[in-house]
Amino acid sequence: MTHCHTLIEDLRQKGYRLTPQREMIVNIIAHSESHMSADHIYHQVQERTEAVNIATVYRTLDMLVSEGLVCRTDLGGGKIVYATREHGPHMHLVCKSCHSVIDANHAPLTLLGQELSKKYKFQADLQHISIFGLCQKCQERKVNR
Amino acid sequence: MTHCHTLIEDLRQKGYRLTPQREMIVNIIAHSESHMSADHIYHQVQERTEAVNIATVYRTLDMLVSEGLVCRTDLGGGKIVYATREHGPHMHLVCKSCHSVIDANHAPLTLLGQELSKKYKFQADLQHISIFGLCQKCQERKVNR
DNA sequence: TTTACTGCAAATAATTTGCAAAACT
DNA sequence: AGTTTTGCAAATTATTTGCAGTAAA
Repeated sequence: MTHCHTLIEDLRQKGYRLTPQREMIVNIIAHSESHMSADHIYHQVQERTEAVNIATVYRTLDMLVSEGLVCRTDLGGGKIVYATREHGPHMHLVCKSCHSVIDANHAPLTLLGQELSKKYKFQADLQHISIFGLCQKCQERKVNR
Repeated sequence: MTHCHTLIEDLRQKGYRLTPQREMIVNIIAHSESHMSADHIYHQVQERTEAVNIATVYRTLDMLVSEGLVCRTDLGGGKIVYATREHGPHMHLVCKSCHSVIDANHAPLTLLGQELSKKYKFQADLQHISIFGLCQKCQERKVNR
């Protein structure tokens, strides 16, 4: 059974109705290599049929997130992206100058998670964290000015 | 010389004009214990005089941030807060359930910064990072349901 | 048949912008 | 005086909501 089928089955078992809109939205997120914005997903849906409203995309994403099937990541500056839980944990290194995003290995964060839990009793959500800064290109660009 | 005077002097030396609006805004940020939102700053200004526009607050904050005198932190969900550089580096542990914020020691991040720099040539801005998760109270609340 | 779900259009909220008037230096 | 800076009101952007009609189950 492929990934999106599992997701759709999950929805069914939670008592949600399977509509074409939901099927398409889940499909698009599940088959995407990268994280996607609501708008991006909306445009992908539109390529299949124009008879889908952006409000439905937002409502479906909210539902998927609150059911824990999809995770929402805030890349800063109001940029919100979505991905299924199948996307392994990683950090998003977001360049605050050119807005490029590097997906980095999350291994260095496991220790941090333990520390935050121990010291502050805070259960940190480090699976898809965004870290802001400057990418290599933009560092060089800055030096040359 | 107090902290806000230094900031104002910095602005002068950078060629900016000193207006009452800017003086009040800098003053309010510099004397605040905590990080403040644009709206929060706007309301504080209004307590002194109503003849200041919210657009001016936004423009001044943008200017202060781009001059590197004030730092902007995205607490997620569109919540942006500002603080002067005098606020020492720390992490914001933001509870995604009750939206409370814990200011945590940033020491565990120095190693992370070094790694990101070495592996990805990414200059991470870890001075005021936001980390999302669940605070102790909300973890307990979840268990009890 | 029932009621969850959707499309539509209008509402919201936070921030930005154009422009003429005001005010630092 | 000359240019920055401001106030105002309208524009923008991303998201949400009310409601009546549609369609899964």
